[in-house]
Amino acid sequence: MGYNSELNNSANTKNINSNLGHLISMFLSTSHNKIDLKCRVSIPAAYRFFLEKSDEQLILFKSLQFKCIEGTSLSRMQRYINAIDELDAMSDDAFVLRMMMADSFETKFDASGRIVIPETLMNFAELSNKAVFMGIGESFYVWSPFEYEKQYKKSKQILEEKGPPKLILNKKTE
Amino acid sequence: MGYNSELNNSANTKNINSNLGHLISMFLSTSHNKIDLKCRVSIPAAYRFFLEKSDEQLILFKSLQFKCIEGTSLSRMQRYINAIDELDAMSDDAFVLRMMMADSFETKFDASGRIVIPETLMNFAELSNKAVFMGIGESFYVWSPFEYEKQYKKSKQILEEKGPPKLILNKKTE
DNA sequence: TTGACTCCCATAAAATCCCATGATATCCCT
DNA sequence: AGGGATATCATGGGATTTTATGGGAGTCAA
Repeated sequence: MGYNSELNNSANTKNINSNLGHLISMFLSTSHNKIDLKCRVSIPAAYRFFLEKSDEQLILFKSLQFKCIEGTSLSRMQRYINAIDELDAMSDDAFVLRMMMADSFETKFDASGRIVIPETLMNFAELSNKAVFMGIGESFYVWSPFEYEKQYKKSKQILEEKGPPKLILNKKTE
Repeated sequence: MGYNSELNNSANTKNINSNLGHLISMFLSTSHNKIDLKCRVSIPAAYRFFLEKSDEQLILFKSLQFKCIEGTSLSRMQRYINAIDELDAMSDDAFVLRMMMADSFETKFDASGRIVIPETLMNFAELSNKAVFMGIGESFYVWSPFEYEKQYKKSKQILEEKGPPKLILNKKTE
């Protein structure tokens, strides 16, 4: 499938010993980073450590639901792909999903933890000079500030109207 | 005696031998601590021991119900993340839960048991220089003194008007 | 040679580590 | 049970490290 997989184990070993290294266990929290003229952005340090700790490559692809980039580990991406294979191969769903997945990129960090955002994805998410990284557990979104605001307001509105999800109120979820 | 297991080489081994260690098994009781100019607060020692004893990371996030920060263990947060995958990705619940992850922070204690409260959370809970920690079992709240007073009075009032709540204790707590 | 990409070095601001202290609380011995 | 010795907690502040970012030199392909 579409991601250009020259596996780069090279990454940067530089920061592995950082104090963050031992604690980050998923993609969490939000940060607003700058995209420079070369389309470079710093990946939030916490995200990098999560990936490095689990010895994973970072994959970027077009979100299937929103106007944003989604980032996740290679192994989780693999699960997406498997899920598509479960679908009826001739279905419209499968077709659309394949087209989206075809624009996936395996990225690699430079020495200071930045990646270059591929032009396709810059356009898709309508990014220019700011990126909002939003960790949602097993993956993260990259939004334009505008689009992020929109989503944030929407979630606040849902929360007000409908209250917290039921499972939050049930302390025991399993 | 303290459970001074060597299995905790992390963070602060310093306090591991505390006399509190053997008794704390959840987040309980209330304490008023100072937030300094660097946004540091001491996490009540009892809470720390609960986390260290169960070898857990501390997660802070915006409460979905109140104007306060909620703190809990990483594994408890992990349950919510898993829940997201179970939900319809487009559902309102999933939407709100993802936003909750985005507003979560994995924190770490310094050598004397303090954490830094992220700016986002300071603002959300309207904290300045005092924090009220309120343990509620599997998690705890961090309030501004003002907000805490408000909630405290409210609960007293409800108690007076409606009498004590009828609690049905569930035998199976697994 | 030009343009696109990568690697390398530089830096301000922010986060974190490290050491210090007063006030409590706990221990221990008589 | 008293009371000094000791340990711990919550706190302050300076020193150090890391993060995020900017920009230039080297590389490769067309």
